[in-house]
Parts: sequence; structure tokens; C-alpha cells
Amino acid sequence: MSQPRRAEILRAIVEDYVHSREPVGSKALVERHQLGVSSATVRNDMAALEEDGLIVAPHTSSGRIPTDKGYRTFVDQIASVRPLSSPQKRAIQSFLDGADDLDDAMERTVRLLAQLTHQVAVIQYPAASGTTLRHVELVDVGGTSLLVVFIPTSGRVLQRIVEVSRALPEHELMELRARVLASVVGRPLQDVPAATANLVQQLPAELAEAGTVVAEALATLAASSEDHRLVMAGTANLARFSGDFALSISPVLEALEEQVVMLRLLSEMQQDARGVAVRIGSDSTDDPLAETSVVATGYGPESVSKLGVVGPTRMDYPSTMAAVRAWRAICPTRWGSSGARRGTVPHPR
Amino acid sequence: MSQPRRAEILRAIVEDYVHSREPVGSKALVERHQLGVSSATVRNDMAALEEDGLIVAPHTSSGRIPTDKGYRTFVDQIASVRPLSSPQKRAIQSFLDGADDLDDAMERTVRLLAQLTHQVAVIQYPAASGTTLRHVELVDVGGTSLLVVFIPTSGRVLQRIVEVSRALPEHELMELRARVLASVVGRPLQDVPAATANLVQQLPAELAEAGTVVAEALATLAASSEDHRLVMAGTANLARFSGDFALSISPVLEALEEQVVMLRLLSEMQQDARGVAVRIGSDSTDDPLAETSVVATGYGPESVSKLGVVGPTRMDYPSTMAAVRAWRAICPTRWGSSGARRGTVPHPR
DNA sequence: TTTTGGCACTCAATGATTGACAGTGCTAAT
DNA sequence: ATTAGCACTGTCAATCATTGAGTGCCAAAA
Repeated sequence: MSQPRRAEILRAIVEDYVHSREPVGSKALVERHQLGVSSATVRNDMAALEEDGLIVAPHTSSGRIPTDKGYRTFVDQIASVRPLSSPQKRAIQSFLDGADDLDDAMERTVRLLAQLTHQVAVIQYPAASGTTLRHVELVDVGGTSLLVVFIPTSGRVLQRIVEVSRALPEHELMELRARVLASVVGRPLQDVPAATANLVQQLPAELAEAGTVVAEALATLAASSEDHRLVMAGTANLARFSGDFALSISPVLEALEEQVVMLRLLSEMQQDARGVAVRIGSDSTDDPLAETSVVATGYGPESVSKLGVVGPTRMDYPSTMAAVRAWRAICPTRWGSSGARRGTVPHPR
Repeated sequence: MSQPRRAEILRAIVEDYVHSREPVGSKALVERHQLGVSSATVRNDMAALEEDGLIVAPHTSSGRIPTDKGYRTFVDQIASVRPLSSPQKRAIQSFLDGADDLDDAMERTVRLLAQLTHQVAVIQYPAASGTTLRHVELVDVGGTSLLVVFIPTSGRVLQRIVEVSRALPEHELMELRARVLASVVGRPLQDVPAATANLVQQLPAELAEAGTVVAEALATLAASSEDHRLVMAGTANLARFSGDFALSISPVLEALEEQVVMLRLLSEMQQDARGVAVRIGSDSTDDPLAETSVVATGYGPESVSKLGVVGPTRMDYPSTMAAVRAWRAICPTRWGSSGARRGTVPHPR
């Protein structure tokens, strides 16, 4: 019983099942693919594959469907991921070029990926790791309120209003601003709390209180800019599947909205040599994503930020992987940590 | 044939149908409600209600279900909306107090509303109308790139990177900043383009180019801060309904993601004396939201910003309306145009 | 004029029965 | 190791009778 043929049969089963959504039997298999053997031989091999836990028969006398383990080995078999065609790439690029801020770019990315894969697409905001603080602005917004604007290189501007007990005159505010700028600008985000704590030590008495409040705000902002958020699109695509298969979409939608679950899952995924990570189903039955697969990849510096698609375990892995993989190159370099570089490529409009 | 009794019967039919999800017959009605008449009388009245187009029978011999028009008159009959209990209100308030920026507040609001109504909740970012420009900041981010930070009173900070042909020395940048601030701060957003255009006229030669670019950016930002975006939550609740009724959730999800559709719909809804607007179904069959109802209300200054819930036409209108209505009072006053007011209520932590 | 009881009728839902069919496992022959 | 053949098994769709909730209508009662 030759091993290569078994692999070939597994491949054929997965492909047919993904396409037809119906259990595939030995006869149909030999008709649709030119394996040079008879259906009886295929049956023997199928029995062996079932023995190995790669496929199962829903009931005694019906075709087989792949198990999660079956999909897994199928995916691992795929040697090379066929890249997207280059007109396709160009179309994507030009659509993405239309974006005019980070939010917009994220939105467009995720929508396009969803449309391309006919699946739910998710993308994480560019990670803060490796990000530095580009600028801080203190703005008097009347009375004893100060607006602290926090501008990291990642492009995700945050702001927060704080209260001081005494209104600061203009020159004191400028003084505080200058000192804050000097001590934190250019620092990696994780150093911000330490730097501001240090700053507070050296402040003159009249700035002490305001400085403390501002330092506190900056520390909080630095922490909260680390909390990566998800943007998603294409949830409607989930509904398209729920009809024929028993993929109950409600828990999936909940998990997606919850974000925390997805974020942890994305961060745990290890991408392989082909540049994509694939998670197929789940062993635990109570997992809301038990019947789904996730195809993801990293982007940005060190590939720490993630993007990917979520779909039923029965999905078209090769094309989904190709689509996701294509994004590694074209993704948000422009709005990420290299936002300032934008001018290096003159951009006529 | 008394009119009040007919109304009573319609009410009973709607309530039972919403509760049981099954067509309701004359016999069941007289059993569950104490209308002082026999089932035969109820049958006569039902025939009349059907004549008026308020209810229909799915097939010849089965109970009746309300039509959109039926729901409409049912909703119009509800005189007073029972307010939420005050512990409930307090719980909401305290949960919302935990938010620490506008995004977070929106997120929490919409999640809570979704949970409360068991429906999809949507909320629009505070509208810009009536909003003024609180501050503008110009930041040199290296080379010929300038970061323009745009801070309206609505709390939704925007930023954008622009290119100038020549790097500006520090003092020129400060000069430009001062001039920009003087000419636009405190202006209503819609005046910003005019104000900046005016400013550009009066700039000295060395600031002319940078000034033009910045003015352009400010105009764009002012425009894009008008584009209200939607936040939503509870999409999983949609799936709960799709099972029993033929509400295909896919087009609904699409419409929700599209945002544009929802935004127009929300802005067109007119709220009545009770403070809520209710849209029930739709006449056109190709409308993706044909089988859904929207209960919405305005919040913020002049109630121009909207929030609401989307659900199947067969929903529990009284309680949904109560929940939505409750939000008028407790909604984002804190992060909206009155963000600066935060300190007026001391806020120990 | 309105309400009620009664009766015939309708139609969806249920369940049992049946035949066709697609597919398997096994065995014996190649 | 492969193949042909055959008995066996469970699903699916169609058919049919039965049930029961519900209606419409009519004539009698209030």
C-alpha cells in the first residue's frame, strides 16, 4: 500500500469535500481524479486513512469527510503557496493608497481581505512593541482641565483629559510641556512610566502637582496604547456557511466581538516557513471556535502585529493562504512606525 | 363591534406572537387573556383586523400574525414607556463611568445596550454639528513631514501627516502654529475651511507653502470629522433569531457593516413625543432590512447623534423602547462637547 | 345589533412505510 | 498488491393516512 498514493487520496478528498460540501465516496473519487486505480483500491486506502484518524464516515454507508487532523496534514502537504497575480496585487495596492489615516487604512485592508477570501477578516492595530513616543502635547482646555495628547510612532493618537487643582498660567504650562517633551520624546513606550517618574522628581514646586497628574496620564496612555484592538469585516460571510453545515454562527460572532479571545489566539499562533499560520478546529468542544479555522500572518516590524481570516474548517486553504500571505508585503507600512517616511516616495495626486 | 376591544385583541395577538413565535388563534387568545368574550366573537374581530391589513393568516387554517402595519399601530398605542428601574439605571451609570476615553465609552455603551435588549445595538459617534475646534497642534516629525493634530470639542481627535517641500525651522513653525491657532480655535467646524483660506491670504512669503498645505489638511480633517461612524455590538443576537424565523441574517450583517445605509436610515428617523423613533420593516422587498425593525433615539446636544437597536420585526417593542429611551439621559455627555466639564464633579479614584 | 354555540372544512405537521441509491466491507480471484 | 463481485447498511425522498388546531359561516340567543 503506497504512502504517496494515500496522501494523494487525502488531498483529493479534501478538495472534493471543500468544493461539494458532501461526503465523498470511493467511486466519485476515481471518476473525478485520474488516480490510476480502481474504486476498491481506493476503499482500502480510505480504510487505512480512517484508521489513522484523518477522515471519518458520518454514518456507516456514506462517503468520508476529513477530520481536523486530516485538514492539518493536507495543509502541511502544501509545499508552495501560489502567490496572487500581480494585477491583483496592483489593484489592492491602489485601493489601499486611497486611505487617508490609520483607521481608514485598517478598515480598507480588512474589507478587501474579507472580499477576497469570502470569509471573515480580522486585523490587529499595529503593535506598540518597537514603537516610540513621537510627541506629547499639553493643551489648556479651560479652567483646571488639561488635555494630554499622546502621539506614538504607530500612528494611533490617544488623548485624555486630566484635572489639576489650580489653573496653570501660560508660561508654566509651556515650561512643563518643554520638560515633558525633553524627557519622553523618542523613548520606547515601555520606558515612558519610568521616564516620567524620573521627571517628576526634578520639577520645581509650582509644577509638581500638574506634573504628577500628567505623568500619571502618560503612563496610562502608554499602557492603553499597547492594548491592541481588532478591526473586522465580512461577518456576513459567516452566515453563508451556517445554512448547509452545522456551524452555529452565534458563538463565533460572540468570540469575534469579545476580541480578547481572538487576540490571544492570534498571538499564540506560530507561522511556519511559508509565512502563514493555520489553526484548524479545536480539540475542546466548548471552544466557540471549535468548528472554525484561522489563517493568519504577521505584518509590520518583526511581524508582531497580526492579520488573518476566520472561516469554517471546511475552507479553501490554498487560496485563503495565498490571499493572507500576499498581505505581508503590502500591509500598513505607510501608517505604521514609518508614517513619517511617507514623503520618501513622492506621491502625486 | 367595539373599537376598543379590537385594539385590545391586536395588542394581545402581538404580545402572544412575540412571546411564542407562533401564529396565535382565537381559542388560545381567550384562554391566555381575560377578554370577556367567546372565541367566536374574537374570530369576528380578527376577520375585521385582517380586513384592515393589521394581521394576516400564514395559511387558510391557522392563527394570525401581525403585519408591519399591525406592529405599527401596536407601537402607536403604547401610551407611556415604562422607564427602567432605578437600580438598573445606577448599574448602567457605574459601568459607563469606568470608561476612560471616547472610544471606550462608545464601546461600553453599545455593548451594554445590546446585552440589555438582547439585540444588535448601534451608536453613532457624537455629531460634529455644534462642535467647535478646541485646538490644533503642528508637530515636526522629521524632515519635511508635519503632523497636524485636530482636536474638536466632540472628543474625537484626528490627525494627518502632510508634506512640505522645505523643512521649516523651529521659529517659523511656531509662528505658523500661532497664526493657525489664532484664526481657527473656537470656530465651528464648518467655518474652518473659510477661516483657513482667509489665513493663507495673510501669510508672509516664507510660510505661504506650509500654510497652504496645513490649511488644506485642516479642511479635510474638518470634513472627515463630520463623517459619523457607527459602533455596534451584539451581532451574535441576530443569529439567535435566524433559526426559527426566515430572517436571513446575511444581508442584515452586510447592511450593518456598510454603515452608510444605517447612517442614512438613522438620520431620517423622526422621534415622537415619547422620545424614541421606531421603524418597522419596510415596504420594498429588496431592502436588506425589510424584515427588521429599528428603535432609535437621539442623544447629545439637539439630539442629532443617534443610537438604537436593530432586531427582527417580531421584537418586544415595549421593553426595547424603554431600554433605548433610558439612554437619552445617561448617554455620552461626558465625552461629548462637554468633555472639559468633567472636573465639575470631583471624581475620586 | 351583537354575541354565541355548533358544524363542516382546510391545511400543516406527524409518523409509518416503501423503494431507490450511494457507499462500504469482505472475500476470492488475478 | 490490486481488482471484481456481492451482500449489507443507512440515508433520502416520496407517499399516504391520521391528527388537530384553527377558520368561516349560519342560525339561535341576548
